[in-house]
Amino acid sequence: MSINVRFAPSPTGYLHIGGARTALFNYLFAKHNKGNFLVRIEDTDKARSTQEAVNAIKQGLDWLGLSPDSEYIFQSDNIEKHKEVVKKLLDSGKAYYCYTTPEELSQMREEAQKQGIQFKYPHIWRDSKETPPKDVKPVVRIKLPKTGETVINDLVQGQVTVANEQLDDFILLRSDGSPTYMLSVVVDDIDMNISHIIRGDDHLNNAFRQYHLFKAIGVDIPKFAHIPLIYGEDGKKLSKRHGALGVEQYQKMGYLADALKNYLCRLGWSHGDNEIFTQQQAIEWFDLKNVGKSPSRMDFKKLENLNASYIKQMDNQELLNIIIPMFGKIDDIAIKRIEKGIDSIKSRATTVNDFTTLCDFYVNRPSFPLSDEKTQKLIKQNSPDILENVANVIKDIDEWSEQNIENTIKLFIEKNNFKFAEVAQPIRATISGTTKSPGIFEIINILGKQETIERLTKLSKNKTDS
RNA sequence: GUCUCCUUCGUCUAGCGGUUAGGACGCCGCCCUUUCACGGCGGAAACAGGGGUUCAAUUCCCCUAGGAGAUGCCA
Repeated sequence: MSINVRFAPSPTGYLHIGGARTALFNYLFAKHNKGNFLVRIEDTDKARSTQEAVNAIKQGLDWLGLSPDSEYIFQSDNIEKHKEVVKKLLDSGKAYYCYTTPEELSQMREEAQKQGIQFKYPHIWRDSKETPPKDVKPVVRIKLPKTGETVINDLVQGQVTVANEQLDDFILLRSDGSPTYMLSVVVDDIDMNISHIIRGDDHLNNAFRQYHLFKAIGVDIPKFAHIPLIYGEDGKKLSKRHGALGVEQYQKMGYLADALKNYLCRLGWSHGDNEIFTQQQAIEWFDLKNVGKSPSRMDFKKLENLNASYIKQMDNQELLNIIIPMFGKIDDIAIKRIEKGIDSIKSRATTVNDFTTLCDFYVNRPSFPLSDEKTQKLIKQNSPDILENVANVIKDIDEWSEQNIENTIKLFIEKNNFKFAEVAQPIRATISGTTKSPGIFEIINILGKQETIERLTKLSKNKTDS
């Protein structure tokens, strides 16, 4: 039997983090089992579906590297097929027309709520011999067993049983003749030859209904795996406030696709003590058995940590390809500097956005007074003079190297009986404009003699100017 | 309300009858250090509660509490 899974988002918004993880688990499962990962856009609700959302989902999956193994499938393309199935069900007596109106239904629902019982469509038209009212357009309902129980062996949740009394004769076709989600999903899953349905926990209840639809149609029932949802940091349902952002937002915030994937992968799934691993390893290791049953919370701190670690490991050229365009206008000299200094920036950045701020001083000269107060405080009364003297000794370095720069400056400090910090800190402040910089000898070396001298003497010049 | 599911450090989790309950993030301390980081070392921190079953329960069963989802002519 071939393994086929699908990720089935409805295009009513961006691809949020929970959806991304569902897609990821489907993907990993497919690849692990040498099966196919398919994506079906559930756009039967025309009113709420948008093209932008479709694009956002595609781009999101693309960015994450979770592209499907076949073309995207649109549920709305199969509406005729969905209807055909209902016709057959009607013909074989497994479904029936129901003339109860939405108004009547909601009245009954209210009544049930008052009595504290679960509302269930009371089979009015199921076996009715009455002549249907002419002015009511009927819906089509499926006949579900009234007694007994339904058991699903969920690959994540284990054996889940529900009493059939709880199950409703749910609607297959609306009164306007359009198929409902419940119908479309099942027909499409059959059509796509889906072997495993891996989706969010919120669909577990639907699984029982769909189970009977599969049976009524007369096909093998796919395996189900309902993965727990992701909550916000406060344990509440994910909202925009805490992370239910589109994946493109994470991209904008400077997270790496691989880091986000690694993070998502570890949310609700584990492989022993492994925390950081490649996608290839994830594919090798992935097993639904190791998906936990309990919901998990979004933890940005951990994501950040993971992202930082991915940046550290990342290939320099690859990283540059992301960083450089983020500057917009940038000249070759600045690019060269960043290339040279990239390694020590790496250990300081948690996101790629961070990265650009951290190496901004390679691109732009700091302007005085420094915007960062802390850094400005490093510049003392005597700093301009010291810096000018430093500039003077630097000027005489013949062989420009980090080592020679260090030797020269240290000698200068020694000769004048300065404290190291007294000299080093103002240097850092004036040439980098920040307290979060790599070692000063490194950045002086990268900046070059001329540039360093100009930056160092800026202060004393300002002084004489004023 | 009813149904279904869930419950190990603050968070993500390992554990699958006998462990000093392990790891990771975060937090704290120390070391390294010219800043900020990286790194290294160490620390505090958990089996929701109550009953069973068993020689032995974090692990199996039941109850309670708490949380979540579902209960649509939405998906």
